[in-house]
Amino acid sequence: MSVTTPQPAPSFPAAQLPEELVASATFLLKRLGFAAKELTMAAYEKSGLHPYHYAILLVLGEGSPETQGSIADTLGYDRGQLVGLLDELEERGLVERRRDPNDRRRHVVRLTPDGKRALQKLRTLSRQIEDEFLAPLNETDRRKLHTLLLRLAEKHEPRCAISVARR
Amino acid sequence: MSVTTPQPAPSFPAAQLPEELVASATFLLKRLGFAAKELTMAAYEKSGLHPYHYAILLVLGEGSPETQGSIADTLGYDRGQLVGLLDELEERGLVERRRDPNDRRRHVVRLTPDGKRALQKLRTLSRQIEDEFLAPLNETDRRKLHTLLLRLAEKHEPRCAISVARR
DNA sequence: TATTGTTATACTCTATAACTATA
DNA sequence: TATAGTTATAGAGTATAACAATA
Repeated sequence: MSVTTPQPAPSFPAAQLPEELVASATFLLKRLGFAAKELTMAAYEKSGLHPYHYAILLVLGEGSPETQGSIADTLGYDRGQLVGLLDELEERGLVERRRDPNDRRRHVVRLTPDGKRALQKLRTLSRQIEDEFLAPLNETDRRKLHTLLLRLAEKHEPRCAISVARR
Repeated sequence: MSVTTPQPAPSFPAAQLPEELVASATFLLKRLGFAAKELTMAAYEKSGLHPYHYAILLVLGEGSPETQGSIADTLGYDRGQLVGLLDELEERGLVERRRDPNDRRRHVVRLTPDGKRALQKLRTLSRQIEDEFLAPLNETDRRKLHTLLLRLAEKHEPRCAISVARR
């Protein structure tokens, strides 16, 4: 079952992209990154949440106490941007902010029980999106792809690389 | 030799992303797509042009006469957006627009000699970017990655899929 | 003086839709 | 009436920097 509403097929096949673009893995990566974002956004629409929210909930779900700064640093988000995202999560009762008594500048952010339930639902949604996006590939190919992407991410997204080192 | 100015290494290693995100090929694709865009933009900076311009020049370089509409459809660009991009290329003397005498609503767009030279330079730049972005992978791995991405693009970017069918 | 979280501002992109001239 | 190209506008998203509270 699709997580997103199927798009109507275009009545005329679009003209084809220049060969040199299609031959470039970098170009395909940019376009597919955009397509993945669109698919994800469409799948999240019903939930009223954003993939950003999911990432935040995941960080909080790992258990160790987090301040707004540490969340932002972990995910590579801007701190100003994070304020609004946490506002939205707090309004929905999924997280709570408490002043850190040891350093009253800091807010310690925690998941509420509702937040934990929401995280579980988003985990399921996330798996569905992954499965739909990677549908053309079998298990072996998916693992191959992931391995190759991770090797690139080691260079271009150091935050991912550290995870590799930890293995 | 790098096409982009090397970034200073962060003094503190950033905290690591949640495992579930790093384990997702879709997530990596989104982040890497963004990284590819940033790398590309940095490399294009000196040229005063945008990757969009390169794609347009490539389409025109294929020889068959193109109208603004056909260029937009081929690349998946909005027609309104294309106007400004062509203005910029025309100001630099890289393309010229002529009214189509058979249908005076249409503009036929063609490369100028300067435009052909600019296209060659951007082809070189494009190869350098590709090589820098894929640096962690050897030739075999690059081909594997490209094959896998193309399979995904068949589903998520039909404009790429047609190229495959033509092979 | 530096840092945490907050707010305000501005800038880039993009999507939409009006507008003209031609058909 | 519909289409090609143009222009204008508004909206989302993002980046920047000023700000208050606390260290």
